[in-house]
Amino acid sequence: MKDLGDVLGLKPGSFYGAFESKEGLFLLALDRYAADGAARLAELEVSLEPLEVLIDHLRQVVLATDRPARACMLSKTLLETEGALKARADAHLSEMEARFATLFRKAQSAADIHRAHDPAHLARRYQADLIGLRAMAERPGTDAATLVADSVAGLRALSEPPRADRVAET
Amino acid sequence: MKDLGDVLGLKPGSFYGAFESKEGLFLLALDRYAADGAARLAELEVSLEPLEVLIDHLRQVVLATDRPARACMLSKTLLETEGALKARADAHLSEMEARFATLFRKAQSAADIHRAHDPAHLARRYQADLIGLRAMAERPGTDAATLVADSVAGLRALSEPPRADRVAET
DNA sequence: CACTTGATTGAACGATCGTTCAAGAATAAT
DNA sequence: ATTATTCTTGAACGATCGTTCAATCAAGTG
Repeated sequence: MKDLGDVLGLKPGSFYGAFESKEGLFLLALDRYAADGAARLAELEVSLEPLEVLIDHLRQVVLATDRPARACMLSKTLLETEGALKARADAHLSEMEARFATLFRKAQSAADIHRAHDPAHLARRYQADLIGLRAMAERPGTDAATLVADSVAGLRALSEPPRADRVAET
Repeated sequence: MKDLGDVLGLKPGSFYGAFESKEGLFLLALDRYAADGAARLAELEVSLEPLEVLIDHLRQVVLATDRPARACMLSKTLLETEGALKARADAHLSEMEARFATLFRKAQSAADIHRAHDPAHLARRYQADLIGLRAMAERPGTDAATLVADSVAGLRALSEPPRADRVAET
């Protein structure tokens, strides 16, 4: 609270005048964070093919040296809060997932990804991957670049049809 | 602190007699958590093939209904702490990763996984996947089962050599 | 049985938490 | 110039944080 007040140049009274509560401010920050993420994705879309957007986004988000945090604010909020905050984080993640799905669909249209894959599934996996990678990138001494390269290879491999696996369910 | 004291039946003095500090207790809990995880993995190893151990572990850990938490204590600690706690979480994750690598190596010997894959890479990816999936499983209304099924399919696909991708680096 | 040792107790510490509020200062409308 | 309105201020709230400590109690030892 002290730090927030200092950094915002607001004494308690003003703080509560400007924001309803600490949680209120957090919610605003979370929304902004999500909007920024979406904006970055949109920016990539103007100049890159859909599949390349997904690949570059992955790289950007995990390897960015300019950005402060490796791990994702949305996933951290999801894991560490309850109630309104958690729900909002979840909503933003869903929104992102939808964007990813659209990109996967477009990549299919462009024949960069084989039609036999399910865009919704791909989007979910992509997001889970992203969260996992970003968490791993928080580890000291992690070679994030290699991890990302492997993931990217996985994305590129989607140009071929899914392998017919013996899907023996247990 | 109040809750800890209540649940342990310890007044402040006794608490600090038994544990050096709150962080000390947390460290103990973290070690226990890691040991339990390793024990569960070892238990699977007595009756299953290496690849099946990895698959079952994935299922167990993401889908378990008996266990309280979906997300992993190690990754949460990694993301939300600094210093000694973070370092310890990292160490435990490394240890787990090593176990996974061994299993992947064994699966290669058993010809369940193609020799062309790098066990160290596979272990890293597997762990990142695990963390990502467990985070996703925290989301309300998530179909964790489908997510897991997709991951399992990915593991089974490793019986074939890695796809020769145009690894065009940017 | 006196006696050292170890554990348990409960009060208290200063710090911070998130928040409220009455009083004052600045700004705009009349 | 005066009033109405909004903003800012700083003190204070009760709660909890993580921790310390002197005092009390129990157990085992000689």
